[in-house]
Amino acid sequence: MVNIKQIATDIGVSAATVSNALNGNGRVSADMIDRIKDRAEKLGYRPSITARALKTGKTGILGLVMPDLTNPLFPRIAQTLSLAAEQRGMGILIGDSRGSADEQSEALRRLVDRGVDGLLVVPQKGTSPDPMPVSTVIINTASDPRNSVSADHAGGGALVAQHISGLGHKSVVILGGDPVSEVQRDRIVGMKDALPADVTAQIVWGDSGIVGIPRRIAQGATAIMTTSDLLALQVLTELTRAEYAVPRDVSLTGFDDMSLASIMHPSLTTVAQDVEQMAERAIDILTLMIRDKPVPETGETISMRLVVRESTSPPIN
Amino acid sequence: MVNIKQIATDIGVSAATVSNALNGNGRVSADMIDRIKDRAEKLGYRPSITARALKTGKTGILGLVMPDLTNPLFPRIAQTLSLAAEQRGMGILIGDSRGSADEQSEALRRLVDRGVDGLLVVPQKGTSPDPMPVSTVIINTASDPRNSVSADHAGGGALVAQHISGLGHKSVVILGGDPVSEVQRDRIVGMKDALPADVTAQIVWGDSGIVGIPRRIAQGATAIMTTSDLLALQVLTELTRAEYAVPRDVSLTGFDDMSLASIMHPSLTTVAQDVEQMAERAIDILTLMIRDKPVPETGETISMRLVVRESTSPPIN
DNA sequence: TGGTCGTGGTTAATCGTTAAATCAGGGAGA
DNA sequence: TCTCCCTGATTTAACGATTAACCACGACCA
Repeated sequence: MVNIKQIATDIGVSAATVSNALNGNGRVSADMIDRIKDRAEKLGYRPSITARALKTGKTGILGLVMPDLTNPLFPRIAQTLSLAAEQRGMGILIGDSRGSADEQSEALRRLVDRGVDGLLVVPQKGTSPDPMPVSTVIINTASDPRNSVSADHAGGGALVAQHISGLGHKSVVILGGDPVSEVQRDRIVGMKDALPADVTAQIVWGDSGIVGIPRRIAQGATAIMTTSDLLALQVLTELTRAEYAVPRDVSLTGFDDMSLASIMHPSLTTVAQDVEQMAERAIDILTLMIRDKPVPETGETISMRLVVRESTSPPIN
Repeated sequence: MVNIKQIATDIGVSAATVSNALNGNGRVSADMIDRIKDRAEKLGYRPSITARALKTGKTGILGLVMPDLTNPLFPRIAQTLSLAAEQRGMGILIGDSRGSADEQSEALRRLVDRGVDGLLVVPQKGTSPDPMPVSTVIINTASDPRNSVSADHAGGGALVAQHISGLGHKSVVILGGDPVSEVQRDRIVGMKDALPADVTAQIVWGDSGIVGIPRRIAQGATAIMTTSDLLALQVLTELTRAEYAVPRDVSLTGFDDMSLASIMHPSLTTVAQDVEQMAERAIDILTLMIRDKPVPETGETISMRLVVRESTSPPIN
């Protein structure tokens, strides 16, 4: 490996001058800068990030902790985050909080031990990670407004509710997967609040909610809004079994715009998160914090986007 | 941050002794080791990984490059890999080759610049990453037998074919998504070769293959084997539309055991990769390489596992 | 008694880079 | 001519750990 010293002796100057020339610090004559950069190029010099990190105390690495990488949303976050980080010359070290809040703390601690400059955390459902000695940005929980970037789940709920009521539906079922999830509660609140007064809504949860759906349709419900595409898929099979057709007999919506939403039949009207924007903002805020620049007082919320497909239509009656 | 020197002066001993005591090197008396460890514990000492890395040349970080993090299989690999790495005291820095082979090389170079001790690469379809100056393990392409860990796609195909023929099916359709994918070709070859001579098989590809399926059933096919769960889902909706019931009229199988496989109705008989084992083996081999230990000559193939669910049954006739 | 050996440490160098402090030398102003 | 300042570079000291080489001291054996 070629180091700064080789370039220095090669050209006949001190190592400090080479460092200054390469980083634009100190006072180096323009033509010396050229000569040094040329030589560095020729030798294929790559600075030792490790040595730099030791000296400066900054590793240029961000830690990313996610609750469960198998959730299809997270890879997209990770991907965008990694691109955004690369563009800023940073790397991303991953950690997995794998279920428990304890493991989440463990993962965070490990990353801190490795000297990350900052942390990006998608917290475990219902937990708020304990404060760490480095800058931290929380992603995707609506709860804590500070240092957080979140999709506007309630707003997304409102979008889909307006779509459904705009189509003329008067009796709808809202289906959530797990009331523990704050995200899902936010989505449901958004749906509920955006429905006009003349629309009746029933909120149901989980598996029992799913199996009860055909009955509620028999009782007059014409649309089902769910908090996730996977739930919608389950509902769809339940409806098919009960011989209800979508969207003819009943409209159905999902959430998240997972890949299956466009593949299933009928394709699913759903709500997409602008994951790219979220990731960008998260990294932006984090880099600001790392540099001790002022950050926006309140957390950022990124608006969601309604994706209308085949599974929704006006009610028949 | 408390460093080794503080512990040293605290106890009244040299920094070297502290280092030796903590790492079990050199000659330190048993009770001195105790005192030093105690003190380190009390002070909450965490060694600077950066400093250690500079001195030893080993960062304890592995680079992971994947073609497209949105593929639902990869997060599972990443997750398991990250766990396996953690258990060995290593971290995982991610890179995304995002479509092109050029970006793949870029990502690899960046990781090498950051001083990773080794690389784990899930190569872009059809590319083989150019050699890097650190140990590298290739994951999940069947092509290159050296330094690679791969699922036994052909074996998985055989499993599902044996299952189907064992149920008594005599005329089957094999559906692939994209003939470019070596993985899918391997799976299909496995299926075909494992079918007894008295079973007739038709191989079809892509969307045109899907829409043609009802016709082939009318002509007598009683089972459909696909190379991915997503394909199976598309086939299922196509069958439902044509008023064929699964598994009553026709058996259906997927591949990969994605989350939707157990959620869809009927739940899908499919083939699961033992991702955990793949990740473990990949890391094992990589750590061997890093330590200059001998590694198995030939690449490892990890056997797949048949997951029988509701979508398959004996044919009616 | 002198040489050898084992034990339990210490010293000092080193990894590659950065940054503060210092220095040489020429030009300008008084 | 003396002083002051500016430019362009050099010295030197870190950052925190590891490690090879060295050293003091007592015990043991011949």
